[in-house]
Amino acid sequence: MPAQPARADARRNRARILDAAAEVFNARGTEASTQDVARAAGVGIGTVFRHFPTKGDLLRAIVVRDVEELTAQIEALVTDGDPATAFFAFFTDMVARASSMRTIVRLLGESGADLQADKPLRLWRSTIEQLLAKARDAGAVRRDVGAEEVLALLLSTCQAAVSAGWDADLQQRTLGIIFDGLRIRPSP
Amino acid sequence: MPAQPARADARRNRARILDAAAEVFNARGTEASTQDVARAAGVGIGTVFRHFPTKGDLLRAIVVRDVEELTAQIEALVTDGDPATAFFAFFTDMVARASSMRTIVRLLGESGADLQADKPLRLWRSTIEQLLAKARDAGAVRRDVGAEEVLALLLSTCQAAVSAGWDADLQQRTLGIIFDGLRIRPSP
DNA sequence: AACTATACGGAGTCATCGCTCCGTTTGTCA
DNA sequence: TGACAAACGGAGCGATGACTCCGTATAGTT
Repeated sequence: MPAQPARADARRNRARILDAAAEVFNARGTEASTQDVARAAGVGIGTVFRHFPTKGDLLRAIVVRDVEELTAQIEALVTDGDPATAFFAFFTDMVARASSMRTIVRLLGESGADLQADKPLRLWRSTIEQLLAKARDAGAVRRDVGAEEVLALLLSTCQAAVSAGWDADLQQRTLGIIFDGLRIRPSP
Repeated sequence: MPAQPARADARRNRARILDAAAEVFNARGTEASTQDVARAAGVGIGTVFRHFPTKGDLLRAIVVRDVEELTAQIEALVTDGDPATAFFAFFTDMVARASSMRTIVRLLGESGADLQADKPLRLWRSTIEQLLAKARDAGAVRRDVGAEEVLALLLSTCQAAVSAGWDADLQQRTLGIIFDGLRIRPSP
């Protein structure tokens, strides 16, 4: 498994294809044709399939790249953010950005149990778990709320926000309700 | 617009096609072919397309039928149910049944603003609003929660429960959080 | 029973899509 | 600068799916 492809044009085209594919699939959904991706990348179809032998490989490569970027941002919140608010800030940000990450949201939603399948996804999940743990320790989130429920709520909200096109206002009101449910309830 | 098609076999086949289509699309998603629907209904392809000129017409017919059935059930809750619990019972039931209504969940999720488009959908929505109003009046739901947020939460939960295959336990825990967010919060 | 409008069945059409194959071009290195 | 492995491009293949067309069957009528 070579670290880099030998030739410079191959390396450049691979990056171009990834960028173009992310853009095209985001704009028109994962049903957009590989032909369209090739056109957007300014390469021939054959080139796309040499770099990514199947359409699924291309999709997966996009997900991996985006998830790795997300994980890095969450890690920054874990170490730098205010424990009491970082978790909610992360949740809100994910939903707001969901519409520019349609591919990933859709694929994560569909694959279901595959959250454990790939290393980048496991890392993403465990980073979220750390953020959740800090929020619990800071008294911002109920102790009986687990990562599974949080991920379920997060994915469902992102999915719906994308597919139904929620505006910022609706996002905020919906998240407000969920956040109230997550917070520690003052004893009656 | 004739009330009924003239011939008995036509009427019978129309019903068979609707039933078969609901079953097939539910089992294999809306991408299942019209050919498969025809086979399941025991009719030829031509017959399917005579009754429903496009696949979209067939899908829409299923949605209308299912939504009308749902509306009737919600109406029963509005008139008969305990105002304090009927709303939550309805919400829980919808999510639990979502996986046997994949077609409708998917189409509602995608069409977004079309919630106002068809008469059956408008009726469905307004019936839910009545249920919500009763729950608010009974002190079971916060006054500042509107129908839009409720529908957003309901659809997102149904969508995710279907696409990610939530088990009954996860459904319950997730709904528990949302319900806590919807309830009136005891003053601290 | 004979007749006809209506409905049926399914082979066939057209378009799209994922993917392959191979002749041509190009980056790299001696 | 010449040579060649590596990469490129895109015509073409095979599969699939929505939808059409028309010869055949049948419900309902007289």
